[in-house]
Amino acid sequence: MLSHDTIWHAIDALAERHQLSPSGLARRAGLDPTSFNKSKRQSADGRERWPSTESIAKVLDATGATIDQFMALMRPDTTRSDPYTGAIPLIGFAQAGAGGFFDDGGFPAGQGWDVVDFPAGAERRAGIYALEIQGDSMLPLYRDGDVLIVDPGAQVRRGDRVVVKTREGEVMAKILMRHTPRNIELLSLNPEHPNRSFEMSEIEWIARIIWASQ
Amino acid sequence: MLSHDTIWHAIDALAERHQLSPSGLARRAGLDPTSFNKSKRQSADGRERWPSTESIAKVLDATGATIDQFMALMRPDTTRSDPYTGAIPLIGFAQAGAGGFFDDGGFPAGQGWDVVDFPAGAERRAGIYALEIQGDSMLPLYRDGDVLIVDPGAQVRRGDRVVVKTREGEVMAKILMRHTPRNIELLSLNPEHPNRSFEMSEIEWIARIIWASQ
DNA sequence: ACCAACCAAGGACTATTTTCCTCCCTGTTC
DNA sequence: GAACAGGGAGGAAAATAGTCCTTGGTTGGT
Repeated sequence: MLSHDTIWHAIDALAERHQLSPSGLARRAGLDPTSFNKSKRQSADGRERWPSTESIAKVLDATGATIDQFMALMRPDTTRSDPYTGAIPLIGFAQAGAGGFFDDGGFPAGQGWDVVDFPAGAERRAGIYALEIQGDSMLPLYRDGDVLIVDPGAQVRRGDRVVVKTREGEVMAKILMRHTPRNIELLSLNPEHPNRSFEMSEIEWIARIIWASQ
Repeated sequence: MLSHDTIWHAIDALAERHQLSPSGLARRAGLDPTSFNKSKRQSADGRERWPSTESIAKVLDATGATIDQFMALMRPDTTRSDPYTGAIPLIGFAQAGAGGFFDDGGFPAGQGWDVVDFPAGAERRAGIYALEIQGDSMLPLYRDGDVLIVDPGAQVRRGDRVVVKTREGEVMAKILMRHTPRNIELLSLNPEHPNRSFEMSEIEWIARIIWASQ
């Protein structure tokens, strides 16, 4: 993964991304402009020459790139999340077992990947917020420290996981079983806890859980 | 981000993760055991000494770690308990019941909210991808159509929900129960399915599930 | 107690990388 | 056309990292 080829390729790609030549990138990083010359990548006897870690740090600093962006440039294929746009490759669980979708390290590779826009899809919705689970009352689904992303503006439907707040001030995460104009039935996530049923007049609000950290 | 401190810290952390001393790590990588000595991190006149890129590549190769894993060791800590910083308001489940945190419609309002950086926490990591659940074999945790956000570069620890691919091509989502250098034990999400145990040699890769749509 | 193995530190030396220099080529400006 | 700036190549010098060596401390086995 971290090889002579990939690291030099990443340096070239980083320069290109910032509309610089390799020598221009070196100069901007405070290095000698010839640092990335071809003769500096391979010595006369064919031995591989590697850039120093310090030079890489200077280059990242000069371009404002993060290490992850730099590393992403080392793997030039398109089947990985793009730190610049936030797009994420998507595949079905059943397909994942077949060969050709992953490289040796378990990273997505090859053809057949769809794309989802995971972060933007969430952050664009106004009003969403996060709830941190405290305690073990919602095991096994939600554990202490898990974070739920909640959308109070979303439509709730049967089967959705929801957060409900009653007028009495009780807040709970449940599965919505029935939802009529007059009352709702909530299924507990933890089978040891009883299911609940409320008149709609007792309910202050219902919000749908859209993501949960794992 | 990529600094003298962090890179040496990452090397120490990598050694510790593989139950090696810094010198043991160097030896296993085919380097001189003293390569990571203190006197090699700072010269006599106080100037910083950096490990070469080639040494880092050798160390990664020797431990089987990916670059992403190595980079994760440079960060303070990207685990669940980490206080995220960013764009989405966050509150604890226990606090949510008290008054003053929500407006009439259930939208966050008022004081006392923390903040999480939900999209950035995910999108910054190169290599993450999404898996769509098909079928009901992982109920009650994951339902047909749910989307899992998976990070193949994350460190996996006991209790994490993980996706595992075997060399035979089987892909499964499980809970990691034991993880030794030689084998792993996986707990099924669906109690009707048996738990599984594998030699590490049978495993192609393990990736951590970081988010799940609900 | 003794030995062996491992770890860590640091000095001297060797190997590798960066810098400095020169040269050549290209495109732009005057 | 001449002057200039930028890019790239490559050789020699300077700077920096790795190796080899020694010393001392700790641990485990006999």
